Amino acid sequence: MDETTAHATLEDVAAFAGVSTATVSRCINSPDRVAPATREKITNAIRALNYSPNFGAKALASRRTGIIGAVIPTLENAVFAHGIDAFERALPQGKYSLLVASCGYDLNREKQQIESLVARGADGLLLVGFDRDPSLYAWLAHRRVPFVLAWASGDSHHFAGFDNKAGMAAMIRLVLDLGHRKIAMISGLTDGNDRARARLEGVRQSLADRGLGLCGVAEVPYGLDGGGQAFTELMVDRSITAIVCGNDVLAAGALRAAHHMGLVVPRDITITGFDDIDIASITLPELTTVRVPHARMGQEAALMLQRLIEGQESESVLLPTEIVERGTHAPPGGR
Amino acid sequence: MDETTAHATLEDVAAFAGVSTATVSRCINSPDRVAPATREKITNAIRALNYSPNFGAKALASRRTGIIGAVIPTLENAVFAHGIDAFERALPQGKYSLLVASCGYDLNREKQQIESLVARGADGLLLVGFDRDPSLYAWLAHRRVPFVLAWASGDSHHFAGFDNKAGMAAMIRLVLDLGHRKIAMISGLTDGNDRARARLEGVRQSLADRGLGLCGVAEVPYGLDGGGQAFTELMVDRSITAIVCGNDVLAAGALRAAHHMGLVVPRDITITGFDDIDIASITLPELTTVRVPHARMGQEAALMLQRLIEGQESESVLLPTEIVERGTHAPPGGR
DNA sequence: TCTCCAAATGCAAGCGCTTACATTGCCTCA
DNA sequence: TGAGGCAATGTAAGCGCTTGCATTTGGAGA
Repeated sequence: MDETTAHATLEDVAAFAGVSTATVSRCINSPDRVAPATREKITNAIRALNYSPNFGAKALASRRTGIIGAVIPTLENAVFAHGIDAFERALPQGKYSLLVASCGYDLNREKQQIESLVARGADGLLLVGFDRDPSLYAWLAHRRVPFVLAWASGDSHHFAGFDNKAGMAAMIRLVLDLGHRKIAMISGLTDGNDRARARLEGVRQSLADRGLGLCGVAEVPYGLDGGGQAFTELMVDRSITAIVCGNDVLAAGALRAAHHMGLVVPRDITITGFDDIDIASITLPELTTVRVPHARMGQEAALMLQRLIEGQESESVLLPTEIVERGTHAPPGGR
Repeated sequence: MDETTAHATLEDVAAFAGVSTATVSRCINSPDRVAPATREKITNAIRALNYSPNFGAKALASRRTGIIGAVIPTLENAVFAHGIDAFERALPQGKYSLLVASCGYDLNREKQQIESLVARGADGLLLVGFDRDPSLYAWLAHRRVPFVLAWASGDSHHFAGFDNKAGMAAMIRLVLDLGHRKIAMISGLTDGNDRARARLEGVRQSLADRGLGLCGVAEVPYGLDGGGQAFTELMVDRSITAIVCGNDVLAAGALRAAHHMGLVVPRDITITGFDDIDIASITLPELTTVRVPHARMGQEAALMLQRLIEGQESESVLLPTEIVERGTHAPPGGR
């Protein structure tokens, strides 16, 4: 129990154990390159001196930090919270740690955050979506920082995600099959958000394929209130029989607004979501939505990123989405 | 646009600008100690060489990393996700970054995570609640790692939190005033969780003060299903007229179970939550709950921790909670 | 018994930055 | 005009660890 104020260094341990610092270092980083007896002595010394390695020195000498950075729009949306949670849990405890930054759906801020994480020594990055200035990708390449993109899919870069457009297309199919023709959409802000754009595009194109168009689109910031207000505005057109929403939060807001307006869902109006987060099964009726395997995605992303960091190649992963039919959809005309 | 593979170092910049490395370092870390003309030359050199400081070297030489660590039970509960989000946003961009780890309400894992974050050079820590082995606190003190505890209050250590017990006591008062006497509780697991214990204790004691006891307690893991099952089990005793829940998720689960059982809330049963997260205003009827200023708490914690890291003293912050009366409470006997 | 080899360990040169202290040069003031 | 002071800059000693290469050691094989 030494009461020195300064912490023990590798050198102290080496002296205590009667070996060189190199041996101690080896003992810590690749134990099998050290004879058992020596290992034992060193282990004791480490315990006796209450030694733990200096992070900066280790990072400087080894050129790796074991830190992985993630930049997400916000932790307030359960989608990202769950994904990040799964991502973090999939990182080998002790080997990597997760540096998290949020950017509030702002690409400039995202850029700053990325630079900040890289400056903090991130060995790799987890980013959301593809929308990003090409120069940023170039910079990342130049700095040789491996990264994986999640929550979307594409044909460039490594990603662990899903097809937003196809997911939405499947939902439109369901709604059309139900007989709806007057369909509107509440979308998130599409500027600088390829996921929102892909979802909107999925709706537009599926409709166009059947010779139809959207009866209305509201682009609002994600949030219950945004969804509620958009719903109220769109429903000025009483011929609309179905409203698809860009995510579950928007849909939950719409649902709440529908109740306040005295509409009965799904009798009077069909409302659908996207993501299948917890709240989708708490609303009344429960929300018909598109299920996205967020947790699985987080795990896959973690595995991919580790491989990339360790210099191996890694295939992108495209996860399937699935329609979850619950209580907010029905044929039109119930009114 | 140089294509060297190795990155520019401080020395390269110094050479390019025709000054010493010390001056470049000063120019970066305290610009006003350098003459404007020199500053300009250096700035240009930095840009020209696309320089950015090496993190490990900086950490080693300055003995600070600018990394703050947080260990929370899980990001899956919106309570923590929002708190952490606010915490992160309150950190001066570029000055500090947030290393996040989750422990799944497991104290052993929490300990490992704390050690891991400290090993990664965290300058300070954000932790949840007070329940923790004294030796861990001793270790933290020995390593001189400042920390602040959140989501709870106490009379030791620095904290930014609120009084879980008092919050629950206020809720019990409301329920009692409504006329309820047969009250049960759905609590989170109290083992190693002082917040859950304080909430339970708040209920027990407020009841005892009126000469009453709890008609039933279910301790379950936080989650919709846990809340639902506990509700079903507790309601075997049909004399119960009110069920207070340890948090909103549990309450939402209970509410859902109540609907499935054909009970009308609040006519047949009063159900209350705690936290006032988003889902509390999505359920039908909306949840009567205890509002906790999670975002504000995150901010305060961030400010406190910065002060502590920078060697200043900082007072703990006790935030008020507030009862939010929505639609899930009513006098008993409606059945 | 002698040679040769592999395993175990030691030596020492960095890694790129910060900072205490030393130096320079210029301006102010008597 | 010279002393004194201060702002700006330079010098160089670390910070604590990793790692390529050199050295030692103990057998195995001849």
